Amino acid sequence: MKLSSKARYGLKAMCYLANNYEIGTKSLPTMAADLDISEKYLEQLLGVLRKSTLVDATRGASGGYVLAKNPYDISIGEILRVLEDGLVIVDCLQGGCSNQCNCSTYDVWKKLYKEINSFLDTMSLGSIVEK
Amino acid sequence: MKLSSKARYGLKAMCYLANNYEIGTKSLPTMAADLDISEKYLEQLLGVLRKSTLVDATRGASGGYVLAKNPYDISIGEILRVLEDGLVIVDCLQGGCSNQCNCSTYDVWKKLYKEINSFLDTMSLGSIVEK
DNA sequence: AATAAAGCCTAGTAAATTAGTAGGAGATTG
DNA sequence: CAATCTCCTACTAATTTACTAGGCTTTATT
Repeated sequence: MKLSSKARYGLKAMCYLANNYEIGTKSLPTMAADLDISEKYLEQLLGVLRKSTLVDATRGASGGYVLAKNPYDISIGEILRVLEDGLVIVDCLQGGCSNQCNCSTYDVWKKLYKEINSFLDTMSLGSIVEK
Repeated sequence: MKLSSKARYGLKAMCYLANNYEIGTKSLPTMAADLDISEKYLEQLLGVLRKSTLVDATRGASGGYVLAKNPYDISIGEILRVLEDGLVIVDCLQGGCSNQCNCSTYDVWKKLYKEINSFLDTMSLGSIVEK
């Protein structure tokens, strides 16, 4: 039940982009330096976030990354589901589980899954970086 | 953010013991066979649960395991914290984090941690196995 | 008292996952 | 056209997880 560093760094990167939303795009080298993450690793995370249309990227010289929408329109749940394999806590929640019927644990995992997701969906990226 | 099989099997074992609470102790070989888990692996999980005083064990021939308290007095949170390393979702929640102050992600993890724990503490083992 | 049936303990190993590296190809700007 | 950037994919190292193994201790039964 530990969060992956993908999720930890990924959310940090999103916070960073939220703080720079008004300013404009930030290049990978800049971000990596500011966040103190290896360029190559951060690049992968941003790639995932871009493919999920949470960030936009512009290529070429003076290119970089920006949030694709207003930080207040992005929920933390959205972000983490992208970075953390859908936030599925046990495989049988998505794959279908043979034990599903004869054990009461399945219901626990299902409820916990729902709880986590709905909780994280109530928080927006905007709200957590303001202050 | 996947649950370990330790937690999955461990909770199953606890449900099993809850169902047999009135009946009495169940031996490891019996449990392992019924739950379809290797004896040796299950033994380790039960060892952990015993050390946390969630189950009682009696040694020697015709010995075995029972819940240490009424299933309604054991919360799922209690059980999972024992099996899942305190349910700490990121290390900095317990170790102290250098980034704690300059990033807003720490608060997210903290709130999520609290949410998960308080949710799981509202469910008792008794309530999930009844019916 | 002997034996068998249990739990206890700890070390070790194999498999899987995660974290991080590397390098080159394609775009864009000045 | 050169510099600066993103994009893509394969690979490797490190860590964690899941599981196995074996010997010791305790207790009930005969």
